[in-house]
Amino acid sequence: MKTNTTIKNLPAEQRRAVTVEAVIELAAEKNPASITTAEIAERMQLTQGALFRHFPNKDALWQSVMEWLAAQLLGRIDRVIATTGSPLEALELMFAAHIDFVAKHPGAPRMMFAELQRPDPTAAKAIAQTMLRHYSDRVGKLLAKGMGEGIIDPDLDVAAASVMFIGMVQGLVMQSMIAGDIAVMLGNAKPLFALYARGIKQRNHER
Amino acid sequence: MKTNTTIKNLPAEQRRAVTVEAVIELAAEKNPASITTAEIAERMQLTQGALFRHFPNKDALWQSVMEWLAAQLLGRIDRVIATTGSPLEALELMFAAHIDFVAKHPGAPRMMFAELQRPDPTAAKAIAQTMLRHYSDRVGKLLAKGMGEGIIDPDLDVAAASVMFIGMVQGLVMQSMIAGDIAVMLGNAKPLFALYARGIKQRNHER
DNA sequence: GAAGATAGTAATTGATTACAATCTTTTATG
DNA sequence: CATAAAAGATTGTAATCAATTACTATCTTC
Repeated sequence: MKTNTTIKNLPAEQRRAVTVEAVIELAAEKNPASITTAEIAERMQLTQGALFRHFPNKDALWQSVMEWLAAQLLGRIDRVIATTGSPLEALELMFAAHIDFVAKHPGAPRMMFAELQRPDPTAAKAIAQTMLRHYSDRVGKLLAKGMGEGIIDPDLDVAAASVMFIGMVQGLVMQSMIAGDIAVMLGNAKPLFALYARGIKQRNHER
Repeated sequence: MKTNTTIKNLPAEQRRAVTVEAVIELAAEKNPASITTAEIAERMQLTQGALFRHFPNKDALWQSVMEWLAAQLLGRIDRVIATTGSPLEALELMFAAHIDFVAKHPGAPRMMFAELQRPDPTAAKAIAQTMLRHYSDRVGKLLAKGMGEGIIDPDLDVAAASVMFIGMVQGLVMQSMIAGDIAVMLGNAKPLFALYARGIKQRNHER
């Protein structure tokens, strides 16, 4: 059963949730910075003024969107990491989960990027920053664990490897924007991670 | 001698050049999509209306900006590639040149990203797309050459390695946006490329 | 040094923006 | 079935946007 986004007179909480979804949908199609409240309302089959019954202002709405994104992505990642004890496998599952999430919500990385670009320190920007810090922490911990287990190269620059991990996702996002096709990401994800793994793995010297 | 950006009554060509520079400067500070013609004019010590003496509309200005970016980046890269015969060294120099360019013009990657996000097929967007295609071609050619010479792993997925290359730059850009500091990029560039090189290099079996 | 060309100013346009006030409909509850 | 509260529609406002206007200042050239 799909969440019905066209029904009217939703309870406030549901309406807020539907609004967040609408914003992320729109962010998949255009620059998040130029999404207007009128567009959001139109997408929801609602009048523009009605939005402000559920959010005090646009910034508050944006904050809700970022909170939803952070919770969703980190939640998915943590769930997937917990299924395995192998750090390398965990990284692969984490990457796959991230790509899957981005493929389902192409607006997500664009919202992140757009928020980080804002010069003023808004609440939404702060959420994006801490969210990415948490993300990097997860990657860093897995890498450190792998180094401890002798699976990952002990001389690895963990900071660089974290940047590369996030960069892979960004690279795939860019590629899909050039191609104008989100599906491209899914096809390139596997070989991309294989290349990453090849770069960080401990070399086997007794062969 | 520096180009004076504050003098009035500049010849049209110079004024257009100065305008492009002003836009890229502004793009370093905020989301390019929300740069207004009034802001651009203010930065140039000019009235807003005067801009439209040199550009028929805002789109034309943005097209000029993208053309400048594409010419600058590809020019730098081609110049640097030509200095060496080694594909791996060429890739490293290319990466360094790109990072150096982005560090000097932080607005550049943001403009690119913002343009690619636009839903309508504008001239500026088309320039960004072809520019990135040319960029990928350069990376792909160097990788293929390296594979031919036995330096790079013959089983390498060239497409994935190209995505990763661009992703590295994007990853550094994101990191610098989180930190709010452009200098971070330069410090992480070297170990990042080392990690990349480790992933694509041909393994030495006789050791 | 006049004359034409070029560059810039200041004010204004209609469209669009986030947001607010008021009125109407729908829903929940006893 | 009455009624209050919640949700939405309608209408409006002040600010801001890209773009245009009529006009002025400054160069260039013969």
